[in-house]
Amino acid sequence: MSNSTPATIEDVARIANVSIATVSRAIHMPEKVANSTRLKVNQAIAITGYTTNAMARSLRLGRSNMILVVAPDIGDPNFSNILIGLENEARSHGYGILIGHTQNDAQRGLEYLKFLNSNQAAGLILFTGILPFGHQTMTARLPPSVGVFEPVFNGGIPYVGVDDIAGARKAIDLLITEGHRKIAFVGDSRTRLAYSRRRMGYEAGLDAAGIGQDLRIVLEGDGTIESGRLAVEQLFMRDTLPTAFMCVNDQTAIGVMIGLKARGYDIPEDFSVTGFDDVPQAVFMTPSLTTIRQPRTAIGKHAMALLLELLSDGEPAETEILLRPDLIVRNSVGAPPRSRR
Amino acid sequence: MSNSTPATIEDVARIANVSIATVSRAIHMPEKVANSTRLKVNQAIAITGYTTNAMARSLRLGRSNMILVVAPDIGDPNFSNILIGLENEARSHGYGILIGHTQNDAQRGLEYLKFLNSNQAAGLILFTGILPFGHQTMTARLPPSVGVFEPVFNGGIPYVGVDDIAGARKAIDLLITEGHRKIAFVGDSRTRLAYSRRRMGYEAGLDAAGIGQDLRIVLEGDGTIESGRLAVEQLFMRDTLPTAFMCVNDQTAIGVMIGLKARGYDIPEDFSVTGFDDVPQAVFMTPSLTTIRQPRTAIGKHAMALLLELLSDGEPAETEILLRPDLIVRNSVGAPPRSRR
DNA sequence: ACAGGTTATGTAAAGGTTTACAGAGCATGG
DNA sequence: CCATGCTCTGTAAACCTTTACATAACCTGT
Repeated sequence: MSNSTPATIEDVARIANVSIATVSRAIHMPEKVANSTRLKVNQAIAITGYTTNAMARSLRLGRSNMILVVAPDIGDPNFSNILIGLENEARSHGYGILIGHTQNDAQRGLEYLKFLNSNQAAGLILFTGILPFGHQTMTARLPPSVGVFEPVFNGGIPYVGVDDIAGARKAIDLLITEGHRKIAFVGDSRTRLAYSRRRMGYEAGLDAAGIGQDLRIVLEGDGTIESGRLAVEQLFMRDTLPTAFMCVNDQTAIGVMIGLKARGYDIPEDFSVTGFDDVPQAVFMTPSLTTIRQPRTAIGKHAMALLLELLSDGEPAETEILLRPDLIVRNSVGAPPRSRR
Repeated sequence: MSNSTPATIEDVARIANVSIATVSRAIHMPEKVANSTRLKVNQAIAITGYTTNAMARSLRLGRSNMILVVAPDIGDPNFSNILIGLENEARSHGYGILIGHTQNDAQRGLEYLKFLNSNQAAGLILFTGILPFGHQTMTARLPPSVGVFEPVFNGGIPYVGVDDIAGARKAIDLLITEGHRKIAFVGDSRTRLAYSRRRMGYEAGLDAAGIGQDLRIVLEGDGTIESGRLAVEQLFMRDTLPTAFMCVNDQTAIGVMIGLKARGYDIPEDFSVTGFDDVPQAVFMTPSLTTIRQPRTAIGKHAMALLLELLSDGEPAETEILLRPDLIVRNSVGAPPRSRR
């Protein structure tokens, strides 16, 4: 039954006493083959345990039914739920998913580019703002592709993300409503568009509240926990302190909280902190983190839907989908302390 | 330059004015071809941007240079570092990595089984204790495979993991040394072998210290944060309380800490807590979590090395590799409170 | 000059599919 | 009885490689 070498279409054909063409048709266009023949073929398939060689099929067809998801960092807490959204949507349309991990390494990206060039994937989902394929990028012949989180620089690739500006606005508005005037923004970054958009939301919120430039502090940070902690350290070298920290993402916020606690401050009594993303551990912090939630599963679902559209029509209905992020109020935000109000 | 259809070996051959066989040789056995010819071919490759069609190559060769990593849960905080170990090792031997996510769903597993059956992957790394391929499992023709964390039930598949018993022993010994006598084990499970081994370490440590069965409490749990929290809730319905919680993994420990804090207790003043794994957030808990570290990158490296051995030799040097876990002392363990000692 | 050996290249088959094309069988309608 | 059309099936080419085998050119030593 389970031989050392897998059954081919020819084995099935021999047993069913038909030609290989008929077997192929019985599988992929059953209505084109007589009932009796289809029955024979199915029996032969059952006997041999035949399963069509996807590679040969893709080689012949020039396309596969796998979709490659390329991400720079699998460990990103934002990743796994989006992936589930992607998978469920793909699956219900007969596509499978494979994940490529680049670790932000162009060489690794190249590997996946070869994979794509061999038509081993019908489509591509990109988790980076840049095409991770080094200089080959420009000449690369990519399959239908969709970006997640951020537009892909090379252009022409639709993407789905979250309305970062609106999300940041919700955070800053909450802080202002609580009475904060001097609010630091932690995690400015020129490398990630999403981050600079969040900063735009910060600025817009302060503008709308008539809070002047002199009350604004923007601290560098790359979105890691460590960068949040460092930002706090830096800040305490300065003369004036904010009463609240609006962080570019949850990791940064966690770093900020660690830094503040290390100096003996209480949150939110002494300082308020907000994050962005609502990563799984946000709810388990002490205090639990007030943040902006990304609808991750929905992002995945929409991204894949867009890609599937591309795969059938050739033209996507829209080229940019921004989902609405939600404010999740927990316990890391309070009124500013009377003394420093 | 970048045409709509990718260059084939034939395009290169035409431009270089040689046969396709020569092109193939120039690429894969350069020493077999004259210098001048090799030069011509390389130029032609540069002009066309040719990259060999991995699918056609694998079809012909009956093997690919990709390795499939199948994991039930990509979001597992243990996963990403192991993956990096796997990738680095694979890469340095000319193999690429693809990840399959099963979500513990047999149907999804089947997808990847087809992938394997088509020789699209040369080897398989399995992150589950069970082959995730449903009933087809028995007849499945698998490529060389290696398990991670736990032996694969179907048998015959070598694996690399951590010495769970020894690790658990380190945790329990620490608690005993601190003076704890009544220590609860949280997260008993019959489904995961690693977990039941950790429990064996717990029992062995208590035995060695001469602490009787009457002082032992074992609480069910599936390794999630929620299960840890629930275990605490259950426990407080009982008559006697432990002074320490030894948890089957960090997630459970986090849940226990949340449960204890919710009831107003201080850690480690009122209760001590240990985890297992040393997931990234362990260090960021308040108090930071004392736990057992899994050498994740090393696990990945060893697993891949084992697989590569299998791919070349056919026979692995060893069939089971258990790495030594380390005790990481942080702040969640202290002496039991005098009143309840 | 030639047998024998070495080196470099080409020819063609094979790997497992899909599908255009052609052919066979049969029924229908005149 | 024949032309027509329909349904079902088979033949063979194509997808892009790799490689066994054959061939050709050259060199070596006699």
